[in-house]
Amino acid sequence: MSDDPIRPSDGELAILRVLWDRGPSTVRDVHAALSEGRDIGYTTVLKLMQIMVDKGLATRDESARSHVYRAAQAEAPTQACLLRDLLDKAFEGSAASLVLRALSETPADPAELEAIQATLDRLRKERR
Amino acid sequence: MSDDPIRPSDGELAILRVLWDRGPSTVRDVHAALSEGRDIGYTTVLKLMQIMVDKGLATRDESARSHVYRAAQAEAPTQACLLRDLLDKAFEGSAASLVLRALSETPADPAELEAIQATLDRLRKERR
DNA sequence: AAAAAAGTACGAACCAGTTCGTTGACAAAT
DNA sequence: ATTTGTCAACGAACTGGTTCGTACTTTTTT
Repeated sequence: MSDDPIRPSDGELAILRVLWDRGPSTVRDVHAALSEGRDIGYTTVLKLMQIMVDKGLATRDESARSHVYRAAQAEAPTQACLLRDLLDKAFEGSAASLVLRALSETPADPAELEAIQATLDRLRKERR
Repeated sequence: MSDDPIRPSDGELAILRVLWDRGPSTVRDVHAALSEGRDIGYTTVLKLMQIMVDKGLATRDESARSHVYRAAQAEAPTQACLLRDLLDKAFEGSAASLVLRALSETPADPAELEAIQATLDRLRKERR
Protein backbone atom coordinates (compact mmCIF):
# COMPACT_ATOMS: atom_id res chain seq x y z
CA MET A 1 0.00 0.00 0.00
CA SER A 2 2.76 2.46 0.80
CA ASP A 3 3.16 4.11 -2.57
CA ASP A 4 6.54 5.76 -2.24
CA PRO A 5 7.02 8.51 -4.76
CA ILE A 6 9.30 7.72 -7.68
CA ARG A 7 12.30 9.96 -8.04
CA PRO A 8 12.08 11.71 -11.42
CA SER A 9 15.09 12.52 -13.57
CA ASP A 10 15.81 16.13 -14.50
CA GLY A 11 13.89 16.00 -17.74
CA GLU A 12 10.98 14.29 -16.10
CA LEU A 13 10.94 16.82 -13.32
CA ALA A 14 10.78 19.67 -15.78
CA ILE A 15 7.69 18.08 -17.28
CA LEU A 16 6.14 17.38 -13.89
CA ARG A 17 6.55 21.03 -13.04
CA VAL A 18 4.48 21.96 -16.05
CA LEU A 19 1.83 19.38 -15.21
CA TRP A 20 1.62 20.55 -11.60
CA ASP A 21 1.37 24.12 -12.78
CA ARG A 22 -1.08 23.81 -15.62
CA GLY A 23 -2.93 20.70 -14.59
CA PRO A 24 -3.76 17.96 -17.11
CA SER A 25 -2.06 18.81 -20.39
CA THR A 26 -1.32 17.51 -23.82
CA VAL A 27 2.17 16.99 -25.16
CA ARG A 28 1.68 20.10 -27.20
CA ASP A 29 0.92 22.13 -24.10
CA VAL A 30 3.94 20.84 -22.25
CA HIS A 31 6.17 21.32 -25.24
CA ALA A 32 5.01 24.90 -25.60
CA ALA A 33 5.73 25.57 -21.94
CA LEU A 34 9.19 24.05 -22.04
CA SER A 35 10.03 25.80 -25.29
CA GLU A 36 9.77 29.11 -23.48
CA GLY A 37 12.91 28.34 -21.61
CA ARG A 38 14.99 26.31 -24.02
CA ASP A 39 15.11 24.62 -27.39
CA ILE A 40 13.58 21.20 -27.28
CA GLY A 41 11.94 19.05 -29.93
CA TYR A 42 8.32 18.04 -29.82
CA THR A 43 9.05 14.35 -30.10
CA THR A 44 11.60 14.60 -27.34
CA VAL A 45 8.92 15.77 -24.97
CA LEU A 46 6.50 13.17 -26.27
CA LYS A 47 8.95 10.35 -25.72
CA LEU A 48 9.77 11.54 -22.25
CA MET A 49 6.12 11.70 -21.34
CA GLN A 50 5.53 8.21 -22.69
CA ILE A 51 8.37 6.94 -20.55
CA MET A 52 6.87 8.71 -17.58
CA VAL A 53 3.65 6.81 -18.04
CA ASP A 54 5.60 3.54 -18.18
CA LYS A 55 7.38 4.43 -14.97
CA GLY A 56 4.24 5.50 -13.23
CA LEU A 57 5.21 9.16 -13.00
CA ALA A 58 2.26 10.21 -15.10
CA THR A 59 -1.04 8.85 -16.26
CA ARG A 60 -2.81 9.61 -19.49
CA ASP A 61 -6.25 9.72 -20.90
CA GLU A 62 -6.20 8.32 -24.41
CA SER A 63 -9.86 8.83 -25.17
CA ALA A 64 -9.21 11.90 -27.25
CA ARG A 65 -6.79 11.88 -30.13
CA SER A 66 -4.49 14.18 -28.26
CA HIS A 67 -3.75 12.25 -25.13
CA VAL A 68 -4.07 14.16 -21.91
CA TYR A 69 -1.41 13.63 -19.30
CA ARG A 70 -1.58 14.07 -15.56
CA ALA A 71 1.10 14.01 -12.91
CA ALA A 72 0.75 10.75 -11.03
CA GLN A 73 2.17 12.05 -7.81
CA ALA A 74 1.80 15.39 -6.08
CA GLU A 75 4.48 18.04 -5.89
CA ALA A 76 5.09 17.93 -2.13
CA PRO A 77 5.97 14.24 -1.80
CA THR A 78 8.12 14.45 -4.90
CA GLN A 79 10.03 17.37 -3.47
CA ALA A 80 10.37 15.49 -0.20
CA CYS A 81 11.74 12.51 -2.06
CA LEU A 82 14.34 14.58 -3.90
CA LEU A 83 15.23 16.31 -0.69
CA ARG A 84 15.73 13.04 1.14
CA ASP A 85 17.93 11.85 -1.67
CA LEU A 86 20.16 14.91 -1.43
CA LEU A 87 20.08 14.65 2.33
CA ASP A 88 21.48 11.15 2.23
CA LYS A 89 24.04 11.86 -0.45
CA ALA A 90 25.42 15.16 0.76
CA PHE A 91 24.33 15.93 4.32
CA GLU A 92 24.77 12.63 6.11
CA GLY A 93 21.04 12.54 6.58
CA SER A 94 20.92 15.60 8.79
CA ALA A 95 18.00 17.77 7.78
CA ALA A 96 19.12 20.49 10.13
CA SER A 97 22.45 20.95 8.45
CA LEU A 98 20.74 21.05 5.09
CA VAL A 99 18.37 23.73 6.31
CA LEU A 100 21.20 25.73 7.82
CA ARG A 101 23.14 25.56 4.61
CA ALA A 102 20.13 26.62 2.60
CA LEU A 103 19.41 29.53 4.92
CA SER A 104 22.91 30.85 5.08
CA GLU A 105 23.71 30.54 1.42
CA THR A 106 20.69 32.18 -0.11
CA PRO A 107 19.49 35.74 0.18
CA ALA A 108 16.52 35.68 2.52
CA ASP A 109 13.40 37.68 2.11
CA PRO A 110 11.65 38.82 5.36
CA ALA A 111 8.29 37.35 4.47
CA GLU A 112 9.90 34.00 3.79
CA LEU A 113 11.75 34.14 7.06
CA GLU A 114 8.44 34.68 8.82
CA ALA A 115 6.93 31.64 7.15
CA ILE A 116 9.85 29.57 8.28
CA GLN A 117 9.55 30.96 11.79
CA ALA A 118 5.91 29.93 11.86
CA THR A 119 6.72 26.39 10.84
CA LEU A 120 9.45 26.26 13.41
CA ASP A 121 7.02 27.36 16.13
CA ARG A 122 4.52 24.79 15.05
CA LEU A 123 7.09 22.02 15.14
CA ARG A 124 8.17 23.05 18.61
CA LYS A 125 4.58 22.88 19.84
CA GLU A 126 4.04 19.46 18.32
CA ARG A 127 7.11 18.23 20.09
CA ARG A 128 5.46 18.40 23.48
CA MET B 1 38.84 34.70 -9.72
CA SER B 2 35.46 33.56 -8.46
CA ASP B 3 36.04 29.85 -8.54
CA ASP B 4 32.53 28.45 -8.55
CA PRO B 5 32.39 24.98 -7.10
CA ILE B 6 31.98 22.15 -9.56
CA ARG B 7 28.92 19.99 -9.06
CA PRO B 8 30.05 16.43 -8.36
CA SER B 9 28.21 13.35 -9.56
CA ASP B 10 26.91 10.83 -7.04
CA GLY B 11 29.99 8.67 -7.16
CA GLU B 12 32.26 11.65 -6.89
CA LEU B 13 30.32 12.99 -3.98
CA ALA B 14 30.69 9.73 -2.10
CA ILE B 15 34.43 10.03 -2.50
CA LEU B 16 34.49 13.68 -1.52
CA ARG B 17 32.65 12.77 1.66
CA VAL B 18 35.46 10.41 2.56
CA LEU B 19 38.11 13.00 1.74
CA TRP B 20 36.38 15.66 3.80
CA ASP B 21 36.03 13.25 6.63
CA ARG B 22 39.45 11.65 6.70
CA GLY B 23 41.52 14.38 5.13
CA PRO B 24 44.14 13.56 2.47
CA SER B 25 43.84 9.89 1.57
CA THR B 26 45.10 7.26 -0.80
CA VAL B 27 42.88 5.32 -3.12
CA ARG B 28 43.26 2.38 -0.79
CA ASP B 29 41.94 4.43 2.13
CA VAL B 30 38.96 5.68 0.19
CA HIS B 31 38.21 2.26 -1.18
CA ALA B 32 38.29 0.80 2.31
CA ALA B 33 35.89 3.46 3.55
CA LEU B 34 33.45 2.99 0.70
CA SER B 35 33.61 -0.77 0.98
CA GLU B 36 32.05 -0.52 4.41
CA GLY B 37 28.80 0.51 2.87
CA ARG B 38 28.70 -1.35 -0.41
CA ASP B 39 30.54 -3.59 -2.81
CA ILE B 40 32.81 -1.61 -5.05
CA GLY B 41 35.99 -2.52 -6.89
CA TYR B 42 39.32 -0.93 -6.14
CA THR B 43 39.91 0.14 -9.72
CA THR B 44 36.48 1.67 -9.88
CA VAL B 45 37.40 4.01 -7.07
CA LEU B 46 40.79 4.68 -8.60
CA LYS B 47 39.31 5.59 -11.95
CA LEU B 48 36.75 7.85 -10.36
CA MET B 49 39.42 9.65 -8.38
CA GLN B 50 41.55 10.11 -11.47
CA ILE B 51 38.59 11.63 -13.23
CA MET B 52 38.05 13.90 -10.27
CA VAL B 53 41.56 15.25 -10.61
CA ASP B 54 40.94 15.91 -14.30
CA LYS B 55 37.77 17.78 -13.45
CA GLY B 56 39.35 19.77 -10.70
CA LEU B 57 37.33 18.16 -7.93
CA ALA B 58 40.44 16.80 -6.29
CA THR B 59 44.18 17.32 -6.32
CA ARG B 60 46.84 14.74 -5.74
CA ASP B 61 50.35 14.46 -4.51
CA GLU B 62 52.25 12.02 -6.70
CA SER B 63 55.54 12.19 -4.87
CA ALA B 64 54.99 8.92 -3.08
CA ARG B 65 54.22 5.76 -4.95
CA SER B 66 50.73 5.74 -3.48
CA HIS B 67 49.30 9.04 -4.59
CA VAL B 68 47.60 11.09 -1.95
CA TYR B 69 44.37 12.80 -2.86
CA ARG B 70 42.74 15.89 -1.41
CA ALA B 71 39.33 17.41 -1.95
CA ALA B 72 39.79 20.50 -4.08
CA GLN B 73 36.78 22.31 -2.73
CA ALA B 74 35.32 22.52 0.74
CA GLU B 75 32.18 20.80 1.87
CA ALA B 76 30.06 23.87 2.51
CA PRO B 77 30.25 25.45 -0.96
CA THR B 78 29.74 22.06 -2.54
CA GLN B 79 26.61 21.51 -0.50
CA ALA B 80 25.46 24.99 -1.38
CA CYS B 81 26.00 24.22 -5.04
CA LEU B 82 23.99 21.01 -4.90
CA LEU B 83 21.30 22.79 -2.98
CA ARG B 84 21.05 25.55 -5.51
CA ASP B 85 20.78 22.99 -8.24
CA LEU B 86 17.87 21.26 -6.54
CA LEU B 87 16.36 24.61 -5.74
CA ASP B 88 16.26 25.56 -9.39
CA LYS B 89 15.06 22.22 -10.62
CA ALA B 90 12.38 21.44 -8.07
CA PHE B 91 11.49 24.51 -6.01
CA GLU B 92 11.33 27.28 -8.57
CA GLY B 93 14.31 28.84 -6.87
CA SER B 94 12.49 29.52 -3.63
CA ALA B 95 14.76 28.63 -0.74
CA ALA B 96 11.96 29.20 1.71
CA SER B 97 9.76 26.55 0.20
CA LEU B 98 12.66 24.13 0.17
CA VAL B 99 13.32 24.79 3.82
CA LEU B 100 9.66 24.43 4.68
CA ARG B 101 9.48 21.14 2.86
CA ALA B 102 12.59 19.89 4.58
CA LEU B 103 11.30 20.90 7.98
CA SER B 104 7.87 19.45 7.62
CA GLU B 105 8.91 16.18 6.06
CA THR B 106 11.63 15.10 8.44
CA PRO B 107 11.41 14.26 12.11
CA ALA B 108 12.93 17.18 13.97
CA ASP B 109 15.14 16.99 16.96
CA PRO B 110 14.85 19.86 19.50
CA ALA B 111 18.53 20.70 19.51
CA GLU B 112 18.49 20.98 15.74
CA LEU B 113 15.44 23.19 15.87
CA GLU B 114 17.30 25.49 18.24
CA ALA B 115 20.22 25.74 15.86
CA ILE B 116 17.88 26.67 13.07
CA GLN B 117 16.17 29.22 15.29
CA ALA B 118 19.51 30.81 16.04
CA THR B 119 20.36 31.14 12.37
CA LEU B 120 16.96 32.58 11.71
CA ASP B 121 17.48 35.23 14.39
CA ARG B 122 20.85 36.08 13.00
CA LEU B 123 19.47 36.52 9.52
CA ARG B 124 16.73 38.76 10.83
CA LYS B 125 19.27 40.97 12.56
CA GLU B 126 21.42 41.21 9.46
CA ARG B 127 18.41 42.33 7.52
CA ARG B 128 18.36 45.69 9.29
C1' DA C 1 -10.71 13.44 -53.18
C1' DA C 2 -6.28 14.99 -52.34
C1' DA C 3 -3.11 17.46 -49.67
C1' DA C 4 -1.61 19.31 -45.45
C1' DA C 5 -1.42 19.26 -40.53
C1' DA C 6 -1.38 17.16 -36.11
C1' DG C 7 -0.69 13.45 -33.57
C1' DT C 8 1.50 8.81 -31.62
C1' DA C 9 4.99 5.22 -31.80
C1' DC C 10 9.46 3.64 -32.10
C1' DG C 11 14.23 2.86 -33.06
C1' DA C 12 18.85 4.73 -33.11
C1' DA C 13 22.37 7.74 -31.74
C1' DC C 14 24.49 9.93 -28.25
C1' DC C 15 26.19 11.47 -23.68
C1' DA C 16 27.69 11.19 -18.85
C1' DG C 17 28.54 8.36 -15.38
C1' DT C 18 29.90 3.91 -13.55
C1' DT C 19 32.15 -0.41 -13.34
C1' DC C 20 35.74 -3.43 -13.87
C1' DG C 21 39.36 -6.38 -16.29
C1' DT C 22 43.92 -6.21 -17.97
C1' DT C 23 48.43 -4.42 -18.37
C1' DG C 24 52.69 -2.83 -16.94
C1' DA C 25 55.73 -0.60 -13.36
C1' DC C 26 57.70 -0.93 -9.11
C1' DA C 27 58.58 -2.74 -4.43
C1' DA C 28 58.76 -6.23 -0.93
C1' DA C 29 59.26 -10.84 0.50
C1' DT C 30 61.25 -15.32 -0.24
C1' DA D 1 67.11 -13.63 -8.48
C1' DT D 2 62.52 -14.85 -8.51
C1' DT D 3 58.16 -14.58 -7.04
C1' DT D 4 54.42 -12.19 -4.96
C1' DG D 5 51.96 -8.09 -3.86
C1' DT D 6 50.69 -3.22 -4.59
C1' DC D 7 49.85 0.42 -7.32
C1' DA D 8 48.51 3.57 -11.48
C1' DA D 9 46.83 3.67 -16.13
C1' DC D 10 43.82 2.67 -19.55
C1' DG D 11 40.34 0.78 -22.54
C1' DA D 12 35.91 -1.38 -22.98
C1' DA D 13 31.39 -2.51 -21.64
C1' DC D 14 27.26 -1.19 -19.64
C1' DT D 15 23.47 1.94 -17.77
C1' DG D 16 20.13 5.58 -17.54
C1' DG D 17 18.82 9.52 -19.49
C1' DT D 18 18.13 12.54 -23.49
C1' DT D 19 17.43 13.79 -28.17
C1' DC D 20 15.59 13.42 -32.49
C1' DG D 21 14.53 11.45 -37.21
C1' DT D 22 11.32 8.59 -39.50
C1' DA D 23 7.16 6.04 -40.14
C1' DC D 24 2.48 5.57 -39.64
C1' DT D 25 -2.41 7.10 -38.48
C1' DT D 26 -6.05 10.27 -38.03
C1' DT D 27 -7.92 14.72 -38.68
C1' DT D 28 -8.62 18.98 -40.97
C1' DT D 29 -8.33 21.89 -44.77
C1' DT D 30 -8.53 22.85 -49.57
